[in-house]
Amino acid sequence: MARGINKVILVGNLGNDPETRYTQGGMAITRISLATTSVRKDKDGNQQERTEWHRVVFFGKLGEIAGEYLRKGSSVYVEGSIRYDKYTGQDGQEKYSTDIIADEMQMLGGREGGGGGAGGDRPARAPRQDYGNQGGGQRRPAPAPASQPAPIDDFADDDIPF
Amino acid sequence: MARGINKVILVGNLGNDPETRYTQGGMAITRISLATTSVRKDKDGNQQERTEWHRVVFFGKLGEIAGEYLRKGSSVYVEGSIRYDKYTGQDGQEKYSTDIIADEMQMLGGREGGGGGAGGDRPARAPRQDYGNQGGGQRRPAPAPASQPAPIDDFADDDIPF
Amino acid sequence: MARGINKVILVGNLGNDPETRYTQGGMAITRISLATTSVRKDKDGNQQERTEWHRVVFFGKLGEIAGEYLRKGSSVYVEGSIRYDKYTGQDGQEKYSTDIIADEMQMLGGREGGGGGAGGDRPARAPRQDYGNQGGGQRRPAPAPASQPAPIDDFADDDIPF
Amino acid sequence: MARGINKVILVGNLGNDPETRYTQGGMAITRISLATTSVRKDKDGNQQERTEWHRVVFFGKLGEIAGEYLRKGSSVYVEGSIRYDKYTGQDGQEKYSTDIIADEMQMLGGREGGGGGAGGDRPARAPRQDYGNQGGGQRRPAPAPASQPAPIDDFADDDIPF
DNA sequence: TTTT
DNA sequence: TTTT
Repeated sequence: MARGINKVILVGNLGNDPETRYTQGGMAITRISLATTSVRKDKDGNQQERTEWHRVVFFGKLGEIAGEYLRKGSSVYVEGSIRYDKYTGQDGQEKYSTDIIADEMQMLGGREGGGGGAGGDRPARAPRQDYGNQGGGQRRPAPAPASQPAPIDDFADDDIPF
Repeated sequence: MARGINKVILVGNLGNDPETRYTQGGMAITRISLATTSVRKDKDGNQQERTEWHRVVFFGKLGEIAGEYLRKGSSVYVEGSIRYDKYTGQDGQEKYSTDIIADEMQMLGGREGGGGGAGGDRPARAPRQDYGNQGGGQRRPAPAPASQPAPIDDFADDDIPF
Repeated sequence: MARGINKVILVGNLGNDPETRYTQGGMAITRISLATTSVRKDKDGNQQERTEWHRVVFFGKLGEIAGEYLRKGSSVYVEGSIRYDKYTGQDGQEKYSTDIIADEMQMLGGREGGGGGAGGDRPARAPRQDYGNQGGGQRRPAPAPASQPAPIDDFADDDIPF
Repeated sequence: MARGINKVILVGNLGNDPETRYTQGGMAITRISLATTSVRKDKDGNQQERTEWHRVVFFGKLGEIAGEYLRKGSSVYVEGSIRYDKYTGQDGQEKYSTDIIADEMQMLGGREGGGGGAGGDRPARAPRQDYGNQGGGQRRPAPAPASQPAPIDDFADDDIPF
């Protein structure tokens, strides 16, 4: 049973174009690097800036949309959860990584694609180039990486008895 | 297309048992009244409490779960969005209501049901009694809110020009 | 003692210019009307849009900043809490209102002021007209937006190529 | 200027008692390990659980409160931001760490201290044992576990004893 | 690496 | 009333 809440809300800008891969099953996995910058006063009263670079991962349909519409510089709202991983590097050392697993995304504009018709090496809405080894198109829609059910299906379906 | 984010996160306690209704289509709709209490210092430096009573609505499967497991006094985490409605009351007057439409819920323990097996007039896990799919539409007024404002420093310091 | 969490996160656009008032003590109180639009499919499978108009209130220094930099059409991130009020209208009727009391705000760009030098009845960076007794403050505005939806899909379905 | 939003909301349980240190300036720094568990169905339709262990850090007054009132097993709501750090380990290797910097905290009850006066190896409200090099008595006993805003005042003020 |  |  789910115990606890693990929720992240980010608004930031992409440091690079997204990278999309596909699983053998055809599911898109898109990664972005998202910057958020905060300020605080240090002990001398000077404004200090600090930027965090979040590794955000989008799966499935969200991964396709993220890969297709986000670009370096894009401003985006992301909601998701934190996932910590531990793995053994090629040097035999234990490594740790932290990812934000997105389950909601909304573009906010900003640098919006870096090439609205002019100069872009890739049209903003072109299907994403993909590097994957996917066998085909069986991208079936399915459950979510994290989170809870969300009804509201037949919301307006009848009269509502209140 | 979705434009914007409308997100609410509440942790609070139920003021009463949930009320569950069903649409003619059989969808559960459960309502609870959820209290959150905040404190701030007033201008005289005294601690001032203020309780907000949120009307939270759960639809579908979440409505069934909420109706089944929540009870007066239960502590619960709710995530959802705000919905404002306007309707004409039986007195012909225009009325406004605000509801929190839940899309995630998690019980947190606490008063947990008001009767751990003993003495409750209804076992904590019994299927909820339901009032059926009747057509009546009488919107009740929300539970009475308390008093006192919320935010920044000298808020209550003078008259408020609105 | 504080009991519970009452948190709201909004990203939306202003339907009108902000309105700023000042208390006799000189505290700014700024109100905005903020739209968030969501979509869902109705039972016939059609996309249904619904816009909520949030009344957001900023106090103190945040009220000054909001009043100075936000304009009709501005895109903004707001974090705060919900406050329900009950009052007696001039018609003697009991009325209810719901406000979002902001405690954090960040401009996201967008229509950014409705008058970039051209045609605005008030320059975007002019100190706000104020009805109260005190002066303004100098602060700079911020960045720009659009939008996109956000579904969800499969997860661990196969090997993950990262 | 701040650009972006970096917000984390956690509800979980402590895996161990908190650890509190003090800077030379006397600022409390408390660390906890907080578990959140989520479930999802894997591709075979089985319920899969996964627990994330968050390293949460509280500074200043919040650090004192957290150190004083939280215990192994405590259930707690935490709001804060993600901070990624990179450092060189004693083995000369570059290491990465991720912390949640808390700026709001609220106890939720649950295991609440593991010993209401009886049997605990340390009374729940005893002043925390501290390992630090702080100068003395400015550790005032904090008020009740209220949700409070964030200090982070003299955040960088000295060496940080972790 | 973004952004302002 | 905003926005796309």
